[in-house]
Amino acid sequence: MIDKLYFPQKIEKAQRKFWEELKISRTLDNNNNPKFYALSMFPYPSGKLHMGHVRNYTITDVIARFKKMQGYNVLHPMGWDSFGLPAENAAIQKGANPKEWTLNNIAYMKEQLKNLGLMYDWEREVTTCLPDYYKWTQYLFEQFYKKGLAYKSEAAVNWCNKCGTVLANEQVIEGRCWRCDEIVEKKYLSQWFLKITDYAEELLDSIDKLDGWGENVKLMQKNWIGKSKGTIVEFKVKDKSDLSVKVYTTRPDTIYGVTYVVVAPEYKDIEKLTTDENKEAVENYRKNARRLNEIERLSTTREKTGVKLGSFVINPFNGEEIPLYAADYALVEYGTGAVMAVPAHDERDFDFAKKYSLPIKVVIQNRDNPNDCQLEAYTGDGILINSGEFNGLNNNEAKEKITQKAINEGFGEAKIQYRLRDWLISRQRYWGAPIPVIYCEDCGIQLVPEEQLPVLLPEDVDFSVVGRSPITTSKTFIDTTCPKCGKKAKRETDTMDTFMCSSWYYLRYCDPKNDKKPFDKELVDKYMNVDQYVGGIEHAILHLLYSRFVTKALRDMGFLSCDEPFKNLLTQGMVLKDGSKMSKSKGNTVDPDEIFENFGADTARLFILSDSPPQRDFDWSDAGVEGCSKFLNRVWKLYYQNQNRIKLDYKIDFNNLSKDNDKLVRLTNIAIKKITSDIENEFQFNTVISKYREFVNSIYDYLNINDVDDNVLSYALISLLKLMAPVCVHMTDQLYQDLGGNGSIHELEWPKYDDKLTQMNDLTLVVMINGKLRDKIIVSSDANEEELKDKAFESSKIKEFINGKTIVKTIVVPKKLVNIVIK
RNA sequence: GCCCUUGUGGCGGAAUCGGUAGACGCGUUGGACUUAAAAUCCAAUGGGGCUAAUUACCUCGUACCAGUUCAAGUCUGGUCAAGGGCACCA
Repeated sequence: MIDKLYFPQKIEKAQRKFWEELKISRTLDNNNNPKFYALSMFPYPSGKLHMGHVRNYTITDVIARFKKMQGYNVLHPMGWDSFGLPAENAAIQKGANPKEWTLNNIAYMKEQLKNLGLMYDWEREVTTCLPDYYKWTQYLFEQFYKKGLAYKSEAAVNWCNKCGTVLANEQVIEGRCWRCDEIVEKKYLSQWFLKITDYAEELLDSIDKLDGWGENVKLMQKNWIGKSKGTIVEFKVKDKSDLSVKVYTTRPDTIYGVTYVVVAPEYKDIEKLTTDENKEAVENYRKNARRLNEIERLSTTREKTGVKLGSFVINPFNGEEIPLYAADYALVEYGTGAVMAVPAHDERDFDFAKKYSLPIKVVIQNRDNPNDCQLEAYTGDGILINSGEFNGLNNNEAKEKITQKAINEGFGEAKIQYRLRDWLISRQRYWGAPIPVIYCEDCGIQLVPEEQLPVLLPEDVDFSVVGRSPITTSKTFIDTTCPKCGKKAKRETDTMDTFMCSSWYYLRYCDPKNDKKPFDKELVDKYMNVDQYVGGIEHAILHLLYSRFVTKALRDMGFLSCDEPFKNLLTQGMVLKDGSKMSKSKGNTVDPDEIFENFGADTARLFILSDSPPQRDFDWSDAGVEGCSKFLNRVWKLYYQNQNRIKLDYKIDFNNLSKDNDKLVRLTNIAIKKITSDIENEFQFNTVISKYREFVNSIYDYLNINDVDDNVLSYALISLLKLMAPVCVHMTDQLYQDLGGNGSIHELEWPKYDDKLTQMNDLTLVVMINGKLRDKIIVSSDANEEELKDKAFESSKIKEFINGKTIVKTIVVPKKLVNIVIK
């Protein structure tokens, strides 16, 4: 029996209990159906779910359930990205223990996820902050090290004072810390890096193969990797034949226009290149440059500054003597750290030349405005002039010829340069996976032997220390012995960037309990790659690029076989309220718990999918939630009122139906087709839901006819129930069981449609004159072109329009329209 | 500055291939039911015009300007606006 009223709070709990008993969400490794790996980006356990989580996980859950009904062996796991700074900050502010704080949050949020009705296989849960996970993060670090993909190096790194740690390049947004917005400083420190640059080329090239990724994300990754094709040219230093300055340029065609050369203030040979009388000025300039923070230094609006070094270099192409400058618009970490300046054809060089009254030499003819580069640089294409043997060439042609000459004469080479830098993974923080390294005075850097992993986080630490990592306060952690010589040695106190933990979690889900290795190759090869990944656009570079790198590196080490981790990527939009992002500081958040309590999870799921396509931002409205709740009541009523007519084993003779019954059969087939294709193409859940509503309206209309057929009605209602099952997971299962169904609706097969029944018998023919709609006629759907034409001309309205005019031609689009062109 | 994306009613948004613009919903208005309210149900709802009024009909309309086409929200060229990414990367 179906209850008279829809009471979600009661049925949802009961249904979830039922599913747990049935174990419908388990993924068994011995299931040999085609697999489907559906994955949401796992959350940081900050305390409570927010609506962004609800949206993300609902989308993935609907996909997973849909695929399950289609017969796939679906892997849909969940876990916790649980290392990171907020836990440590809570420890400092509230005196909490980071581990306890984190695990409490996980327990609470796990309950919320369950309340949302998500079909996760909790047996596969991973928690990155627990030793049975981070042991393998450390193990993988060691594999990277052994492969030469992890190294320690002194470098200028990004330092956030507020977070008290270094940051990766990817974590610096417009010169500020991605987490706390503090202005990032440059510091010279010895730090651990992963050699992502070794994979720059493959990471770039294989972007084009990611057909299931949005163009915007691919473009962001391409720009971040930043490939440029250029030439290195060696300029000998005048009067110092053993010394030279190599510059990197993408414009070798302008080599004859070089009027000075700039080196970065941190350039390695800068002292040798400085003459005695300029020493003091150069030293001052360098000091000043060091004081500037990233934002000031990288600001394009700031006036360019520089200082003369005093020495000169020789342009190998024409023998000209060229003055050397140091200027902070040259970056030490890109290219060679030195730039040849061509003020006539580069805006930055132009600005600098104007300021220091350096010559501007035009070498590329600007057709629109010949030989004038006095007011601004000309950066376009043109014909070379003042360029010796290369005069008259088109500049693009000249690029190759000039590079070739430099190669032939031994003062240059072609060079591909990437903007991508190596991934800095050291963090001077406590709540992360310790880097499993020991420093021995005699033996140097030693890995912690594999059998001693994990290197556990110490508990005897003082979180109140300022300016250094709390780990350094542990009395038990640091002192150890060298695994090679046995003498006293010290442990590395830095932990790993949490992005290291999250760059391989999707592999662990394939074999989460393995205590011999991070995962079994066969199992990973069975489930990888992820068929559908869903998450926020904010990870377009960070997490997604790191994961791609880690997958490729592990492939090359023989751990797995796939080239790319995520086959299809859906980046869902933000959840807004009143037009702006939900945030505590704005006070416009909506608590998922309240929605579950007041309306039920099915309403929340329905609403969050209903108004916008998943890729777009979604504006939360209370009225919208109520609308969805009303709709579910309307659906419930449909089943309640007709429960005595509904048969699960309906039988229909499709060839022998009255007009109205035939119509409902066709409407059912149309609904199945439309909903199936809208989920499969781009996951357009908003149109899926509008189709639910349309179909429900049609069924209500049908119930007003005289010859309602119980079999036809059952066919429509049972189909609707299955179509709605992936979204309204609790309600549909309750109704299914109340109607006498066995087991769970989620284990049934997705409804099929008959293509012959996906159009109506009669259709509306549109008749146009000169492209303007003039009449609509009901015609039979099997009418041929001639018949359609005849019908169109029979219309009295059309006759009136044609009257007295000449018919130029008539266009007939079968099943759609007739357009008559008249003069 | 460079690159990308998006511009459709009061609002969220629909509209395979170029083929009825505004599906579905929210909101609003009117009505039914009710002592009343809520809930529910029914109807109307892009602008303008014509008509005493209904049915109907005409006309404009998918940011703007041009073009291609029998036919343009959809294709081409240009302009503007909003959002996002990158940014002394030589």
